[in-house]
Amino acid sequence: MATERLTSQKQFILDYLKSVKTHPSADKVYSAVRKKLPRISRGTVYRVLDNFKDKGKVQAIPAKGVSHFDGDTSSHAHFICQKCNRIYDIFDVCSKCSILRNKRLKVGRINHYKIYFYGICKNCSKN
Amino acid sequence: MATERLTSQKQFILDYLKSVKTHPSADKVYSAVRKKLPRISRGTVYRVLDNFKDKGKVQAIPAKGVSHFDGDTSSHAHFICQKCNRIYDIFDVCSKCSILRNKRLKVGRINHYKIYFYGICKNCSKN
DNA sequence: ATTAATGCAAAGTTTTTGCATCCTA
DNA sequence: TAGGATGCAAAAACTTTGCATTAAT
Repeated sequence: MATERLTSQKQFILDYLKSVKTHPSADKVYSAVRKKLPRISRGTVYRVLDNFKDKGKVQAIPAKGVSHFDGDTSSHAHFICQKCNRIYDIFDVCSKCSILRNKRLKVGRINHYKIYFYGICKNCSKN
Repeated sequence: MATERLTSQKQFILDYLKSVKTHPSADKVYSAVRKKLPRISRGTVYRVLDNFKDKGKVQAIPAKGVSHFDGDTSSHAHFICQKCNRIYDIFDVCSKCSILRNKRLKVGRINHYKIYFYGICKNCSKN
């Protein structure tokens, strides 16, 4: 039987994702974790992130050909800036939405959902 | 001045995307359009899709390293069946949601949004 | 006739994978 | 010490780009 094992690589990756609010890409995770674990490989980072995603420990945010990762799995949405590609957390979403409350649609029942808003963030609008 | 020219490549790609409800990847678009235009190249497909996206003629759906394209640019949601992977369009979403009505958030103004529901569709539930 | 757009191929990015080795349980 | 996980490197998958040529206006 395949019993999962706890490794320092997994711990450092999860700790890093939980400590950060920047929604880093896999490569960013690799660079960051490498400071503590210099011998870690990209392959491991990708494998571990995929594993976490399947387990629901992190969520993946697909953006412009690159996946970004969020250690916060609480239900919240994301605002993706179309100029700087920065990803912002949006927490107060659709509290009144009957669909999200009832998790029911004509085509089937909702297990989970993802909401992405796209626009130009205020920081980029200034320029 | 750079005046845009209308080419058969662009016409076939847009016609294809408008005729289809499957949200194909760039490569799928390439394969499909190639049946009518055997000499079209992937480079052209990517360039044209990018051009359409910038112009708002199509919308891109970023998904795990691959962009998918939708010829329907109206803001609508998708229900993705976790069993058969079919994608259903959901049009009547969050009519009461003040965020979607006002398209305003603290971090910026919403140009458009993407909502993905994940679950098992009724067709698959039967089996 | 201009020059935007294409086809081609090569290069750039991001992600996956095979396999020997390492290390957790 | 068994076998799950890693490191490494090579390959795969996806996308972009430079340049000569084609074709829309």
